[in-house]
Amino acid sequence: MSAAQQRRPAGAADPAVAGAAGDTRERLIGAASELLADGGPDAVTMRRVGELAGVSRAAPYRHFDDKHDLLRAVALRSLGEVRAAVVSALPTAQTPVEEVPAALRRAFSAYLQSGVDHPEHYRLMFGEHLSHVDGADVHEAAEELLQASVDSLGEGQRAGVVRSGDPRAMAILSLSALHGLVTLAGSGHLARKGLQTEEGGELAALVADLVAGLVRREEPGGPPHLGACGGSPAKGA
Amino acid sequence: MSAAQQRRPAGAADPAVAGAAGDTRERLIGAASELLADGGPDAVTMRRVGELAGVSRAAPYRHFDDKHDLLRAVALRSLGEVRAAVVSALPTAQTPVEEVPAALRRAFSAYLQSGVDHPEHYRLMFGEHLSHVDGADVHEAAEELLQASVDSLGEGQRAGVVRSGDPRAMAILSLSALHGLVTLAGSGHLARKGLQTEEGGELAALVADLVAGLVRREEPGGPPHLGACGGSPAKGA
DNA sequence: CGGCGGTGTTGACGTTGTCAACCTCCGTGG
DNA sequence: CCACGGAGGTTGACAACGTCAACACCGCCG
Repeated sequence: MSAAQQRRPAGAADPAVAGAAGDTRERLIGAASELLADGGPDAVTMRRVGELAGVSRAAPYRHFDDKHDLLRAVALRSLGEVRAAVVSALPTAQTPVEEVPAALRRAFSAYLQSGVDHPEHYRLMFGEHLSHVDGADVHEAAEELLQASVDSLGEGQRAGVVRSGDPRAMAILSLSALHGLVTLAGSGHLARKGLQTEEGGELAALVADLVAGLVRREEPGGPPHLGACGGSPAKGA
Repeated sequence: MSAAQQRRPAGAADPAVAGAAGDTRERLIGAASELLADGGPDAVTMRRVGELAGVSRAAPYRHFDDKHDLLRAVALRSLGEVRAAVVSALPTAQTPVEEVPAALRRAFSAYLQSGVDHPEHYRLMFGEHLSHVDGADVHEAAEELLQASVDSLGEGQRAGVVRSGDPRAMAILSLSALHGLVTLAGSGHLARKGLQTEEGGELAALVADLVAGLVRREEPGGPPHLGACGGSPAKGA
């Protein structure tokens, strides 16, 4: 484990004001996050992070082992946000059956949206850092996101809305496809014109295809599968 | 002065000799590629690249604008290799109908294998650089890979082996899923134990699922779809 | 009171990307 | 034949970076 892996200054709360107390660590993460967002990874330098957080250049080393350690913390926070967004949209056991597909579409779109909106953070989460830094906690957070999807698909199966099959394999393939779409979209490969994930975008159509491949066919005729894009390939829906 | 004096006597590579003529640029790419392979992105420094290529530290700037430019060249070469491997395995119009699914599996596995075998190069191709550097030629090469898949799926449809649907959407979703699998596998999320893509591995099973979702159901009963993992789910994991 | 650990600061070192200036060929036009 | 110019190679130099070491403050516990 890292040496600078402390949870919090422990007790002591704060001498006077509660707001601006010993939140230097959080401010450092925020500063790094901000620098990353507008300027890319090269713009994240320890000196600038310290400056933006209102401390000096070596102060971050009181809270993080390392630059990688700081970036890992940023990734962890971002991953938590993504997970929250996705999990809150995923269908649960309480979701009415007829709304399950829409909920899945919303959850998948939330994932996609977060990747498209914050490409640098997304790359940080699923790019180099997962392999170069051990990042056990980041792994764990990602695993939780996957597990939530597995659970949700399992519920969908129990409700008869999601087609049969190993839910873990289905979740892995679905999230893999979403990850690929984020990457493609973020690298400009996909539809350089209208790649908005809103209703009608090309990405939305692909997400709909994806969900259609998971949902049990209900209408007779042609059950849509992976890539069986029947509706609107590139036009407005 | 000592080490740099080495400087290739130049007699060894006379202009008359064909093999080693002006290949400094290629050697630089190779050196960068090698450094990237064992040592990660941080190990790729202009100085080391020059040293490994037998030139001095500023020599690369005679051939590349920039460090990013050099890495872009590395990415382009790697992408070419991946594309060649995948394209050579993809089914064509000449492929016998009954071998199309196996060919698709081979092609997808080749993609997956290249990503798993050369994770750093893979990240270089589809990671940060596509967005930070303009990299029009890298985009183009990736687009060619996608287009080859689209064409192949189109052929498969014409032969009646691949299910109907927009082949481009199918190719995008398939490659996206593969990309996600490579990322998951490369970041250690997936099956840290046996993730070999060989026959029987978990990745192979997922690839088979993926192809099964593309191929037209031929046997009555349960046509497999995306995630309908019928073979060997993650039982050991 | 003393000291101690957490937090912050500056100074310094080695490394990096990159530019400027110089050299050294080699082919070409006079 | 020689001047010459450009392509390719070299070292020197510089600012910026990550990071360590040493020092300063401040609240706590003995």
